[in-house]
Amino acid sequence: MRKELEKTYDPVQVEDRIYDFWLKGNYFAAKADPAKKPYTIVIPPPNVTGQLHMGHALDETMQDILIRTRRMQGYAALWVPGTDHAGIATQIVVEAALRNNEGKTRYDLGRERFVRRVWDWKELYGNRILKQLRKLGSSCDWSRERFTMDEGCSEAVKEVFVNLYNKGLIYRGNRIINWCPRCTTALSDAEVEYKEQPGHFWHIRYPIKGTSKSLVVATTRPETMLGDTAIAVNPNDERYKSIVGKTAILPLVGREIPIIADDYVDMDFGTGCVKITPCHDPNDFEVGKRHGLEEILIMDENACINKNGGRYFGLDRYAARKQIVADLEKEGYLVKIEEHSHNVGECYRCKTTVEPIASRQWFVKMAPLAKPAIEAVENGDVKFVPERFSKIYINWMNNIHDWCISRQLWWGHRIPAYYCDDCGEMTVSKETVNVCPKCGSNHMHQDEDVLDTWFSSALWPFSTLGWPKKTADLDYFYPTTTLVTAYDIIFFWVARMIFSGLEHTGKPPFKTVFIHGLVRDAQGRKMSKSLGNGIDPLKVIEQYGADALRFALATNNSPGNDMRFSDEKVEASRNFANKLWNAARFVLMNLHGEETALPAHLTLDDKWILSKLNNVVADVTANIDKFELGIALDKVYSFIWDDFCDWYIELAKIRLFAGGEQAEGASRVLVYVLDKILKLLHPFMPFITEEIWQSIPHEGKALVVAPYPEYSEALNFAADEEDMNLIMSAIKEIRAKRAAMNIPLSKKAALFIETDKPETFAKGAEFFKRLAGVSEIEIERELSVANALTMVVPSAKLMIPMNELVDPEKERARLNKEKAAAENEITRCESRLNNEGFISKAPAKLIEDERKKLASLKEMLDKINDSLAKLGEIK
RNA sequence: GGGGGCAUAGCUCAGCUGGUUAGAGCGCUCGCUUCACAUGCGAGAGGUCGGGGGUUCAAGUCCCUCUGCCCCUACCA
Repeated sequence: MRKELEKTYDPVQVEDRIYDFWLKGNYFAAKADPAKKPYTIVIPPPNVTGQLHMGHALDETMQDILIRTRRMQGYAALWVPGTDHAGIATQIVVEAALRNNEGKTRYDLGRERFVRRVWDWKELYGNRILKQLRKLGSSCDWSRERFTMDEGCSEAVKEVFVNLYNKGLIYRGNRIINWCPRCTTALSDAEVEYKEQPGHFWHIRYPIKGTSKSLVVATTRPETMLGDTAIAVNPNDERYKSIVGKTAILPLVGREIPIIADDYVDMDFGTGCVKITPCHDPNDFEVGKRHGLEEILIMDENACINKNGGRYFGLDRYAARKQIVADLEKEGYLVKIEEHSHNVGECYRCKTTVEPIASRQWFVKMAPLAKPAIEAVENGDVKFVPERFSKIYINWMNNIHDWCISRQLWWGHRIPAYYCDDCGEMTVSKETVNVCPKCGSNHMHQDEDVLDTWFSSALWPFSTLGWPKKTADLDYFYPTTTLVTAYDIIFFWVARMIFSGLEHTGKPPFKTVFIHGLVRDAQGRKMSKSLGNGIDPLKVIEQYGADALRFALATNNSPGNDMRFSDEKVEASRNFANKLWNAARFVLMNLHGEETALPAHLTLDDKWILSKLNNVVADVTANIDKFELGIALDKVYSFIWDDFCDWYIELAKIRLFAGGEQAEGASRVLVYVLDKILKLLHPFMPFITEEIWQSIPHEGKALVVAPYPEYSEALNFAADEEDMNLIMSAIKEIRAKRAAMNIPLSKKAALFIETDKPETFAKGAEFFKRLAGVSEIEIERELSVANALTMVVPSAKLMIPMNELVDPEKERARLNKEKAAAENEITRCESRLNNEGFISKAPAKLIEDERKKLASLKEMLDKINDSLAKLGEIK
């Protein structure tokens, strides 16, 4: 017994139940199957601290559309889920909880206990976001859920670290890095966001020793002068040639510092003199190395002045700045202050201004890794969609610096380097080192630092499949097929996966990178916590359903471009779901048996809808192959709403209500087409399609694993489509005419059709009656009807004797307007066909179409003229 | 300083390798309680595809240029 469907679709009643049904059927599980082709996506692992936001919703929707399509197409479609330990982000969250709940810092607990706390926290909340993904309908293989700090991923991290170290591609060195004083850790270049900020240019006078002269330097960070160890000028600067080699006296400090010449200095900028602070500026650091300058670090890990700062010791960097400026002024060294806007770097996690500081850190040597990673994209092994992102990627890779990978955090992969307390030897090893291989001492300690979070996510496509072990999964599913992500994460993640995959597995980690844009609010602003303009996907799902949310995200969205999100958009999507629901209700209400195959006899409207469907299948498949998901969905949408619901169902009613064999035939075609519709739409709107599909006659256990439709030449009825189009445009014309003249369809009237294709129109006789308010119909090659409303359409003249409703003058005006339009088109057509260039160079098909069009137009013009003449007679 | 994007109907946006009369959703107007659906049905109004130039038989689509927004990237103190 079939269950009756409700009048309005209620996603809340359906979605969780359907998701459970999928889980129970184990339909998302993928296994290596030699009989199938693999299709693999690894999820961009959301932070364990994360809450599902619209960006995730878009990203997961895109992935799910792809994976569901391929699964139905018979691929071994694997979508690997998981989360990222998100070093800084997670540590911040747990530290905040610790502070708020217990008033403690991580130092109060100590490293070991703190890390255990984070694990506890992860166990408690870490799966929240993955549960939220289920609400969206994500068809991940949950049996393969991974975590960047689980055992396997951690093994991979150690393996990679040791390999790179042994190849000399990881080194430890003292260099200028970006330091976040709030997180008290080093950051990579990618983790710093630059913002244009108003600031000042302080011009400071440095006396030259043994003279009464002085030099003026300009700086945006006066506090760094405490660490100055030279003044530099350009060697070609005539102004300063005489003083190069002399000594300057550092104001406030009194230190004697050399005046040096270096090409780095731009003569035309500022005063042409630059203070050199090797420990607090990357350029100065290089200058310092070139000239063997003293390196004086003046800040501690909290960006407070350290003991090298003399009387400023202990002051925070900004307090120190204020004090130093005041002192400079007091002592007469401050020449002037200028307004100056400049780029200030911020920590991408906590937005604190970062400090460039010389520090001993671990780095990945990038040049040798970048080269093959660039080539892989250049030679097409890895393709970006849209293509323009490959340029952005290559550009970035070409200018990449060594990657600072050590973080002074507690939450993360600890660096596998061990130091001997006795002889100082360092040993890098996958295994814990308890005995110094050099001196045999057992006084060993491991490096305190952890690795950049992105170091482990860079390995995600292969670490999740078992690497470094040679697993069957790795062999089968790797390289993965498609990576789906937003453009803002290309540098952090995509680039690093590419060089890591190439270096460690010898293969690029994926074939295609499918890039989408960001989801913005209705005003086009980025959704953010601080603005409070974020729309919660879970609330949208509660209100409208996950299918509606997915539809709203996928429709009218083109690769790589940002999109706006609004309630209206979801409402429209919800309405579409309801439309489909009701179409299905109708089909069910008129069901004749459980047959799923097409009936032997097909009518004109049957052939028309089947032929259209067939083409939609081909188009949509092609669009999805090209990642044109928005276009694909649009085609499915208009086929369902415009062709199936508005036309085919209405036409089918004729036979359904007539009963008997006719009704059965129509019913079976309805079921057949609906089945295909549900399959085409399923990747986009999985819940409602599965729910409906389970209710209609079907083959197989679940739509989620039902075979995806394919184009079939046997269902190509091009000629019938054309015939149907003639009838449809005639029906539309009559409706338009009636609407314009305020004659409701309920007011029936006779219809006379003069046409040279009487057989064609005869096939649609009943259609006119049903859809155009026609009571009786006569179709002839030659017809003359007095006092009739006349409409000229391709291949036919339609006449409705309704003289009492026709104002001859208005009718004449209308016909004249049509005549002018037709003549206009004819002129265009003719001039085109008379154009020699067009005839000789345009494709034959196009010329042929143009000729047909001209003939048809001329025929219509004749008929219009004829009608005008008749109108004259009547008058 | 480099690189990229966007500009199409009142609003938000599609429009693939150039090819009929440029599309959708929302909004708007008119008419419909028609036996799946008013979260609906039918009919409409609304666009010099940012300006200018070029290539082509043919340009919203390709090239150049200008204008206006937006983003990324970069060590000018």
